[in-house]
Amino acid sequence: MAVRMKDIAQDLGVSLMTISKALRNHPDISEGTRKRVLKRIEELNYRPNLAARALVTGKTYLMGLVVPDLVHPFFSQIANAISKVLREQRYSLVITSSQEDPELEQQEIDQLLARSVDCLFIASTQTALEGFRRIEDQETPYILLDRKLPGLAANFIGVDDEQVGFMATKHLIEIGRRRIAHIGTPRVSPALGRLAGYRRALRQYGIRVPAGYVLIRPHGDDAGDATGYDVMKKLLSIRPLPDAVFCHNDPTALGAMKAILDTGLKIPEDIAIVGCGNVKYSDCLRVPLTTIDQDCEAIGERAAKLALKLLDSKTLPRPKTILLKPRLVVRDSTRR
Amino acid sequence: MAVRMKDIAQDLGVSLMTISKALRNHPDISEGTRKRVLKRIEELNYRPNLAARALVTGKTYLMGLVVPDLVHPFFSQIANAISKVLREQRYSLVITSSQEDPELEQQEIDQLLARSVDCLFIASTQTALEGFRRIEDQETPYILLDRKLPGLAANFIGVDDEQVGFMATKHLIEIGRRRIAHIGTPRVSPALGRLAGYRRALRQYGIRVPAGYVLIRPHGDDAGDATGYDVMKKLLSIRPLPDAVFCHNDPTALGAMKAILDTGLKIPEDIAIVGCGNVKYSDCLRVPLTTIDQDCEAIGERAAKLALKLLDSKTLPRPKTILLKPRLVVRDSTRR
DNA sequence: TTGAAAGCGGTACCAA
DNA sequence: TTGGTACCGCTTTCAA
Repeated sequence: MAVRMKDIAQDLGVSLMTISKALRNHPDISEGTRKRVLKRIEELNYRPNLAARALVTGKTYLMGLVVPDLVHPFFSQIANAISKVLREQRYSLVITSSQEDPELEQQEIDQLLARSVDCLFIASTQTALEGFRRIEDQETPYILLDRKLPGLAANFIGVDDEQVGFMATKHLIEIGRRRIAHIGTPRVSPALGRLAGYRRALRQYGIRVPAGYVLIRPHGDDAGDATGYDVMKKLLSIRPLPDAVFCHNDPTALGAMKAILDTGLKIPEDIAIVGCGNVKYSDCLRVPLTTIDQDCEAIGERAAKLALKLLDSKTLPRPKTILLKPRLVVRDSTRR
Repeated sequence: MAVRMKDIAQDLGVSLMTISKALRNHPDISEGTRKRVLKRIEELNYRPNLAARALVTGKTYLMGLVVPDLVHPFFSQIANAISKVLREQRYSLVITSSQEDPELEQQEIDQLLARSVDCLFIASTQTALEGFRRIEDQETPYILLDRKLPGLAANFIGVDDEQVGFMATKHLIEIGRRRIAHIGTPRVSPALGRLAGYRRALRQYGIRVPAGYVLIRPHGDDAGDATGYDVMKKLLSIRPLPDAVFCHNDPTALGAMKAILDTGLKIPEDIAIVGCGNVKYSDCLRVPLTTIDQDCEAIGERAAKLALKLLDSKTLPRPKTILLKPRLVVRDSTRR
């Protein structure tokens, strides 16, 4: 079935080594032979078996990406951006989704390690560090995306989430809102950072809100819109009603908006909304959504480039943190 | 660094073979030895090197998925569904995007073949058959998703697109529209099928529309919303203005809706819109979008199951076509 | 029930 | 410039 180096060697009456060297542009092969070999390779549509090559070189030209939810455009955009950069260097990317389940995530990581990927990208839903130790044991470089873990010195690419929360809340204050609520989610660092930023903005402007104004929706992103909807419903039963809600991400904001509109209230007249992520299509929504752009394209691109750099240097350099600048995108959901 | 079978064998003072067999539950190993081996494997967190295993068994436990646009929820939902099924059988999935570029697609396929994936899933942007012959040469099973190629006898999973087009157009007729336009895209089978269905519905109801009512937006899905917008703008300059537009997919419909609203016209009062795909979040849009659901979850799931079945049977069974039932989802964009 | 040898398809290293 | 040999980590086959 598949053509092997041996076949070509026999076919051409040279040794297997000649083929191997010609293929990789080894310097010590004559121009004539190389041409002849390459021509035959082309004709027979030969492709070296990467598994065999990996076995001896230790490089698989395979990287792994683990995201909490592949359908969330934030992550699929990151995946896409990473892919684009890696493709140019002939790397392939195994993409898996953990469905926001730490245990599943760990399984996937183990599976990828068994495959000896050259590098791992992880938007982790984990809180324990143990799994990462295992990655380090294998000396596989890895890069955390979007979410970081306290106490873990690892490569990280994301935004300054405290800044994100501050920016969003400040914007709401500046358009005159005072009863600003927040919908967050537990555990993951971006949500925690954004909550902290929200708090700082309120404090800085001397605004106090009822304790019930901070709600934490269950779990992670996987069903952000559905749980965002439910939590917003709860928020709508509180008096005084908030006049603004800052949501920790766009899908949650989407669900919240739906809940508000369902009740017959108006956005932004009655309640203004800010999301996070500037997910694709968020300007096509029922009410176009004001959001904090995290430039996910850039996150993916920078991550991929960092990965390639890590593989270049023989010794593992010490972990690098890249923080991208968040950017406020104002749309109708906060427009007067 | 990584623990190998040899290490465990030495550690336990048995032969490498004992480990290998214990690991795979080979019958001829004593219960005691097996237990002892498995325990140590657990402790050392040993994972067999899949590349090495692949080299000898010829099975990589790796499959490949090529889609035109990973950020398009239609495809990321399919990817997710495939992943879920495969994960249970310990397969990994390499996911790549062709960006609607046939040449890039071919490169990606070649790369995946070099990796000797066990099976390929392709939502192809190709029109030539040559690339598929190459897959067949390697005897790698493959499954076409969503888009099929005329003249290629291959496994296919998707919907009956002619039916989709018919259904959508019939719905517009039934709500009283007569000046029904269509925005399609060239080359790919779903778009062609839907156009045919559109034509049949008009014919069946004795409706004639100006030739200019059928517009083909450039290229594929990658920027459906942007090109949908542009093409709709053109459509809006035609007189008499259409009172309905059937778009070949949701992103295109999104762009078209934006163009209509920008002009100050109302949806559905002035122009009703139907899309295709029932992409996630399409009920949260400016005007919730009537669409034809293709059940992409099911496409992915069926595809993955078929793949596993193909790998089970020793001889390549003859190509199978699975057509899922399309389903009309009525929302505000066609509501009176 | 256990183990030794051969080999999967390549590459590294060294000899001719 | 070319080619032989060992070996990457594992499985298959067969002998002990």
